[in-house]
Amino acid sequence: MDNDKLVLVDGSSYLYRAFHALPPLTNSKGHPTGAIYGVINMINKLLHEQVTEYFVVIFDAPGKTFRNDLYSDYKANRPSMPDDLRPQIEPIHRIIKAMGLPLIMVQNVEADDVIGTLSKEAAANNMQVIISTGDKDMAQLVDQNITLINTMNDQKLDRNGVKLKFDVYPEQIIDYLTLMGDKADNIPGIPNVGAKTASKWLNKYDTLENIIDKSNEISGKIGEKLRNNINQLPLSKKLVTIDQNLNLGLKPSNLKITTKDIERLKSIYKELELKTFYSQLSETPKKTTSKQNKTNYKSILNESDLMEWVDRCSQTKLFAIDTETNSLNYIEADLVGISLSVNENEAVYIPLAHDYPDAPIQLKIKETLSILKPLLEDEEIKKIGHHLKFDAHIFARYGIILKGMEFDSMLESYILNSVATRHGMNSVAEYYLHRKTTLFEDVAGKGAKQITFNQINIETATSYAAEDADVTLCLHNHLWGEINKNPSLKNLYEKIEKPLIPILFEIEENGVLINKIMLKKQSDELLKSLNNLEDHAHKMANMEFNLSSPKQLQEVLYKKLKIPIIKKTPKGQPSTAEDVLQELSVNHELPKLILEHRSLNKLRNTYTEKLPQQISNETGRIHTSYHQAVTATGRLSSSAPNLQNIPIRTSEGRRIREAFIAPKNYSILAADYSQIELRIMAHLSSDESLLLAFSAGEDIHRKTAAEVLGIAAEKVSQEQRRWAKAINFGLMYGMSAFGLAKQLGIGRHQAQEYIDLYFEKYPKVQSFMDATKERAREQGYIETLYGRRLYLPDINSKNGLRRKYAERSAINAPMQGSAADIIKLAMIDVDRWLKDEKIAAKIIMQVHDELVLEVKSELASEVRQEITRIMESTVSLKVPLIVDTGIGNNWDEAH
DNA sequence: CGAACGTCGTAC
DNA sequence: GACGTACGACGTTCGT
Repeated sequence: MDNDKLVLVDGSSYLYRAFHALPPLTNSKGHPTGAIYGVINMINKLLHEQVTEYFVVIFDAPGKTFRNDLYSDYKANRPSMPDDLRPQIEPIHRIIKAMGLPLIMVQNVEADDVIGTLSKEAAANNMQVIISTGDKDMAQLVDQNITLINTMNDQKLDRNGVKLKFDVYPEQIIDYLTLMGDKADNIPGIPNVGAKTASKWLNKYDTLENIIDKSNEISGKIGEKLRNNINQLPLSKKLVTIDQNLNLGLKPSNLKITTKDIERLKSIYKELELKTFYSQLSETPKKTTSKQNKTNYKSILNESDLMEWVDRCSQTKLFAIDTETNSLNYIEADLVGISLSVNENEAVYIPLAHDYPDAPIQLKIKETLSILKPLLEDEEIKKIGHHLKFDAHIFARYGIILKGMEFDSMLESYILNSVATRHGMNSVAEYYLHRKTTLFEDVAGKGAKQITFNQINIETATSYAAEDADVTLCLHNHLWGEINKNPSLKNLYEKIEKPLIPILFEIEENGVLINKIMLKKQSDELLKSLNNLEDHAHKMANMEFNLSSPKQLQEVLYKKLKIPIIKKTPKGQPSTAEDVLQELSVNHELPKLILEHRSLNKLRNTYTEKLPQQISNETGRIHTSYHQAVTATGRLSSSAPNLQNIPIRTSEGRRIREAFIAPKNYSILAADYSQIELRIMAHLSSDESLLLAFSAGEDIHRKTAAEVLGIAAEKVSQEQRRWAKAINFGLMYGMSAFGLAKQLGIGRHQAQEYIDLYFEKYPKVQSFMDATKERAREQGYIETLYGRRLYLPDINSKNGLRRKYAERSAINAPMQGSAADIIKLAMIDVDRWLKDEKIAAKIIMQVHDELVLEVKSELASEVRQEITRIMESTVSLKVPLIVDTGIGNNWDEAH
């Protein structure tokens, strides 16, 4: 029975958890069923997640226990069991037995003691033990073979996990609980000592004994409290200690799951009216999640093992790889280890830089990398990764250019369905493989307590990191099989997303040069103006308040100054949004001030203050991250910092672009597609008038205004052009007459008239939109020009709001998504040209329909011509694609 | 005291 | 309720 797994369920903990978490359900006979439902659900879930033959549920037996003999007030504060809960216990027991699960109750002890005893025995027999409970006291049982799973959040607690969560090791938990005491169980501790103090002392003195010995060293009130209460500690310690030495007359080998008595379960479920469970029974059993195969994960700590794996990887010519680092920011992350896998369920982790106290000697990072370098840089040896671009950045920091980035399971998942799941490895594994993988926070903790990977002990790190490589390989095998069923998705991957990986990698590595001094100056100026505005606003309101607090502002505007409320937020609060304040500024001074304050504050907080902080010390430039698997439509997104929302619309905002500069002897070249989405709409709809309007190559908004109104283009007024522009854009977003009216400040009927006129003139635009919605309803997704799919699960929703929203997405997505496809293709073409011709220019940014390059100044006009040609001819639509370009010393000048 | 949520504002 | 896709700052509320 070596290596078998025993799962112990703390039934009593489940019972209370289920009872309190669920609403008080009752069946038609008035019998409460909430806790039954909850407990059985939790057990089913655990059975599903933990594949094993050995599984047992333990409950407290009714009556007093040996702890009451030790201490008559034990659990004296506990309210007696709620009346609604008591009658649910017996049915739960019956169901568990009928499910074929061993159930144990032992008189005179608590469930904890039974669990403690069983886990100790099983561990002694080399079994792996999993305890599912919500009770923190059980943490004292954890060791190498015994792990807790927290029922509240599915968190796994191994030795490291316990240390992370409680800041003491499992063998210190008893002392820890003794010091704190327990209100709920009425166990006295040291007054005023909570988790913080208990762990502080234990970290200093190691054990309770030492603390008592050295209690004179502890100063202050708290030391006094300790000394005054020492004599009650021995009793508390006995009470919190789980007895692991009961004589149960049971062996773990007795705890096998036996067959389910389906008929019996049916009759119980029927009697209790648990319809969901009843119908689950008659369903054909789900495709077994293939008895989770045993995994074989190893650490590599010597050179001969390393060489063996290098050989295996070179021979298979295809392997999965993952790097572990001490940071998520690729620009500053150091390599901590590497994991590899060539077969499912088998993987290794090569620790390289774990530096916690007593960490074993590891392979040297430099030498290991020089051994791996030929493998990693071989274009013909293909790599599988999850977010390979990140790993490429890490290797780049060590002089290795990762080649052969063939399969990225993150992108495979994205292509198959951009919205079904997030595309992080854990989510994808859960969605497609129904496999729950170890989360980073399970091994490293979260929040303030989070440690970096180099501080994680190598055993834990290996089980986490090797799993990453293994799961990546499994994911690829699964996802690639799916992609292969659909030629256009395969094409999308091979012709767009895959070739884009190294290009985005380079753009990120290139970075953008920023004039820090200029931003600092702007920041100071902004601060002055902001202070000024603030003073004014406070005087105006006759009180001090936080101008950027919507809540306080609301108070001032609508309560103090009694300005009428014209709009409320979705939550029913009076709105202080931009458009509202805009309207209020007509008659009031304060809203105007607020608007100005907001806009300047935004500039300062988001841009002039933040951008300089993001400049890399190493390169002196800003390196954003482009995310290739985030948006629903296929666009890229950018973060840390987001370079795709740098201001341009107002003159103050625009100044920020002046700080995006080219180095000496270089210039910035910006090239953007003119009206690309509208052109795609013309192409997709094949509306003759709209196609004609574009082929004329004139100002499209003016042209549409002229056509819709039936007047000459020269006669179109600024106002009329503005209307046409609003309709052109609004249509692509699925805007309604209501929205258009609001946007233009006209009546709703008038807005509807304009829209009607527009569709009269461009009837195929209307039919295209109707057809798009219809297709979305029929097939559940829409497609872009290159076969990228956007699924719209809400398109047939009964909820009108959700359905309308899905319909608007359906209208917008073909345009937005096709535009994204096109610029990605253009990036690939531009990059190929730059490489083939060895041009002294590089792409430094992408902003949805715009590419920004840094070009040797003397080449600028030549490059400009060729880039324009390439981008305009990347694809051929029924309308010409036009690219506008500009050259300058900074990004603003280049527009 | 940190996480989650709501509101607002910037881009295309 | 009413305009699609993002990221991110700030304030507030909630839960531990």
